[in-house]
This record gives sequence, C-alpha cells and structure tokens, in this order.
Amino acid sequence: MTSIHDSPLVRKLSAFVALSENELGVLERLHQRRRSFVAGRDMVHQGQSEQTAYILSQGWVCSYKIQPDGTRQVVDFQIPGDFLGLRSVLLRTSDHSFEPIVDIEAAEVSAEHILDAFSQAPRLATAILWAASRDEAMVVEHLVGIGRRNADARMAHFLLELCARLSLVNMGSRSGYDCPLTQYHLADVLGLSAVHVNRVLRHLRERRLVTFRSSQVVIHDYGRLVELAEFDPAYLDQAGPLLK
Amino acid sequence: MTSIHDSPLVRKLSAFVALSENELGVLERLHQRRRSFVAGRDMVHQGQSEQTAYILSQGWVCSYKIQPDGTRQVVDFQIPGDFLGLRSVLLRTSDHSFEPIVDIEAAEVSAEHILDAFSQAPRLATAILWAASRDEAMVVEHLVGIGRRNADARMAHFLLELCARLSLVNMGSRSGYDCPLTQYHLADVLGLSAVHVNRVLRHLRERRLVTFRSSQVVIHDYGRLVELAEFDPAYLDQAGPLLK
DNA sequence: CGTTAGTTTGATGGTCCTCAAGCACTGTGG
DNA sequence: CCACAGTGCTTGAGGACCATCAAACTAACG
Repeated sequence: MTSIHDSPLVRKLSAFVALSENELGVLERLHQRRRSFVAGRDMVHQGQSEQTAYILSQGWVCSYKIQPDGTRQVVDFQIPGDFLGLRSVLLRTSDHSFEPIVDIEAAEVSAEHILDAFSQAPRLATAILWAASRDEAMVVEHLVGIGRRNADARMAHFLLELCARLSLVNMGSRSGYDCPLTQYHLADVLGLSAVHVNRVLRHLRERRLVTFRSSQVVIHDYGRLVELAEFDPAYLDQAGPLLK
Repeated sequence: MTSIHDSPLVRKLSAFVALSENELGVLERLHQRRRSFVAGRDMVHQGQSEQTAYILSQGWVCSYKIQPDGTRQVVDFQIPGDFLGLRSVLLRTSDHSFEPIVDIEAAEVSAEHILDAFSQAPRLATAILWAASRDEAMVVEHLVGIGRRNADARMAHFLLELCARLSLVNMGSRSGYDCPLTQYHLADVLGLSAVHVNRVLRHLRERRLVTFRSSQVVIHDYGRLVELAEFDPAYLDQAGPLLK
C-alpha cells in the first residue's frame, strides 16, 4: 500500500509548508480517482472546454499550442507533482493541448473537489495557489528567455530550471536527472529548430557543461552552466511568504 | 462629477456580465483611493514585495523584466481598465517592474479591499478572475508569437491584440487607435531590435496594411492584417462561460 | 530485417542584429 | 531668437545566428 507521503505533490508542497494530518487527509482524498494515459495521445485538445483537472503523479506531460501553419510551441512541461489544467477548470477556458510524453499516472480532480478541499483546508488553498503562481512566473521567465536569450543560454536555462523543479520532488540533483524529452520537444519549447537544438547540445557537451543523451541529463559543471544561463532561481523559490 | 459608469474597468466587465447596482457600488468603492504617477518612473520595482495593486483608469503602463546583461523584455502593456499587480498582491510575489509610459491615473487597492469586494459580490470575483485569466492567456499567446512567428506577423498580431483590447474600453476600433508607445517599446515587447522594428513598420506601411506614426495606429486593411498575423481572437473573448 | 523514430552532420541562405550616421522634433537656457 | 541637447525615427552596410534542406546513421521494435 502506498502512502500519501509518496505523492510528489505532497513532497513539493512540503518544501513550503509543514502539512498537518488534516491537510494530508484532504490531499489524500484529492488523489482518489486515479487514471492512466498512454504516451502521445492528447489528453485535452486545444479549444475543448474540459471540466476536469489532474494532479500528475507519474510521467511527463507537455502543454502546447499549435499554430495554423503547423508549427508548435510548447508552453510548459509538467512533471510529477504538477497540476494540469488547474486554471482551465477554475475558469473554464482551456486554450491549449496536453500531451503525455510517456505513459502517465494522474489523479482526476473536478472543480468541486478542489473547492471542497480549499474550504476544508484553507492553508492548503494558499499552498496550491502559490504553486499556480509559480507556474505563471515560469511562463513569464520562459517568455523572457525566448525573447532575449540566445540559443545556448536558453537551453542552459531550461535544463537548469528542470533541474530545480525535479530536485523539489526528489527526481534529480545538481549532478543530473532522467529526462524523457526528445530533441524535438526541446526545439518546440525553446522556439528553435530541431537541427539547431542538436548543435547547441553538442556545443554544451564539448564545453563540458552538460550532456543530454539517452534520456539522461548529466550536469558536468553546475556553476559555469548557471553563469552561462544567467540563471537566477528567485522566481522559483519564493519560500518566505508561506512559512508563517 | 464622474460616474462609475465612466470607469474603463466597468466598461470592460460589462462586456461580459450585466452588473447589478450592488456590484457597481462595490466597484465604485474599489476606485476610492486615486493616485497619479508620472511617466518613466517605475511604480514597482523588480524584486520589491509590494502590498498594493492598482486599477488603471487613465494612461498606459508596461510591465517588464530586466536581464542581467541589461536587455529588457516587456511582458505586457496595461491599458485603462486593467489591473496592475493583482497577482502579486494576492500571492505576494512581484517578480517584474511596472513603468508608466505616460502620466497615469490609477486607483490603489489593497489585498483586503479586493477580498472584501469579492465576499460582497461573488459574481464580481468571477468576472475579475476571468479578466486575470485572460491576461494569462495573453502572456501565453505572446510566448507563442515570440517563439514561432516572424517579425512581420509578430508585429501585426500585437497591433491587432491591442486593437481588440482597446475596443473593449471604447478607446479604438478596427480602423485604428491612439498609441503612446515608442518603437523601443515595440522592440522590447516583440523581442526585436529597435532598428528592425522600424523596418517592419515601414514594410507593413508600404504594403498598405497598417501605419504606426506619431502616436497613432491607422489600420488600412483589417482583413489582410488578420490574415498575415494569423490572428484568432479566441483567446481574448471567452464570452460564453460568464453569461449565465 | 525492414520500418520507424530519433540523432547527427554538412551546406546554403534568410532573418534579424549590431554598428554607424544622419534627420526631425521638442524643450531649455543664454 | 538661436544654439544645443535629448529623444525618437530612419536608413545603410556587414555579419552572426539560426532555419531549411538533404542525407546518413543508430537503436528499438515487431
């Protein structure tokens, strides 16, 4: 039997609030309706007004928008512990698609469920809204990266952000992590071509900064990578406000 | 004496909900504390944890992030009727700066004020959260634009989005609008250099699509501009959900 | 063992940046 | 009234960065 303590969401939130027994119980109830999805088939399609959100417990998902001309822009990746479609369920407007990158496990949560949970454990609401605001901050940082960083720095920054996020749920460290993304995924998130992604990766590897190969990211020199990316994790760890 | 009906925020929200007398009263009380700011001097600075938000009633503001290397990325512009720092006041994390582009008028609102208003008029809360989610959708669309559109389409898309937003508060139409932005502002929002912005504008002007000159945007051919930008306003007017 | 998805490398060229310089307009102080 | 400084716009030249096209290679899989 698996404990609620194994939930990546719990691990993530625990980094910011010490969760009470009551709060853990509410979270456990949120995880009731487990579902699986297979890699590659969209869970939610652009335009569709979906009424359910998910808490991702295993696997990776990407949320993206397709342009009329067929090009794709990935807005964000979700990793275990992340919400999928939280905003769209609260505000009934899903304007992008979700695609599982590998086979995934997720807990389905309806708007009611969430609002219930919020009223039973208000501090939990704050914690989850904090997580949501962090997601938004990541989108903004992503925007800045695409607008104002060159390809090398963009890649470095992206890999470092993933590192920080994965570390929070014990799925990585400063020396590296598992990563099921293809170079096409990287291209679509960074606004580059797949060919150029390949060259950038080679470049970073040759400079002995980081190696991305066979679904693994190995960070050779964390410090110099941070420097190249001008990575400032301030937008990720706003620990202060929630501790009280 | 000015009526609450003149407030751009009221005009904006009215496009989506028929506001009751009670709701108008609550909105009026939100507009009590009027303040002015002069052009060019930051209202809120990156990193500062500000406790107040504003409802912009006159003028334009831009929210941006400065990179360590000095380059700037504008995340969004605020026009009358828009909130400034709503998220940061609710979640106490302001990670970018706000700069008035011209002298502005705004109403200061504290977190308490807003929460009070929400409890007095729950439907208003929905409407305001809808506006917030629209802002987020705009950031996502912005991301897609910078990542996957060329300079011409990016510019066209941006000018069309502004057109739609301004029309909502009666400050523009499909034939054009006033716009106090400089070409440097355009460069910083579109992730281009100011020099290239100038060339793009010339190009659009020569093709008789749109003219941006002396603080005025004149749209010559709305249809062909929409086509060039592949502009689909779906992400802006999610009228449906709130009408009930 | 052929097929498919993903990676790698080369060649070529377009988009957009940078540097540089000149122009137009506005406000300021002598 | 005029010099001037400041801000914003405009245009040219040259080159960096990254896209596109093309092709070969590897690994996984039925």
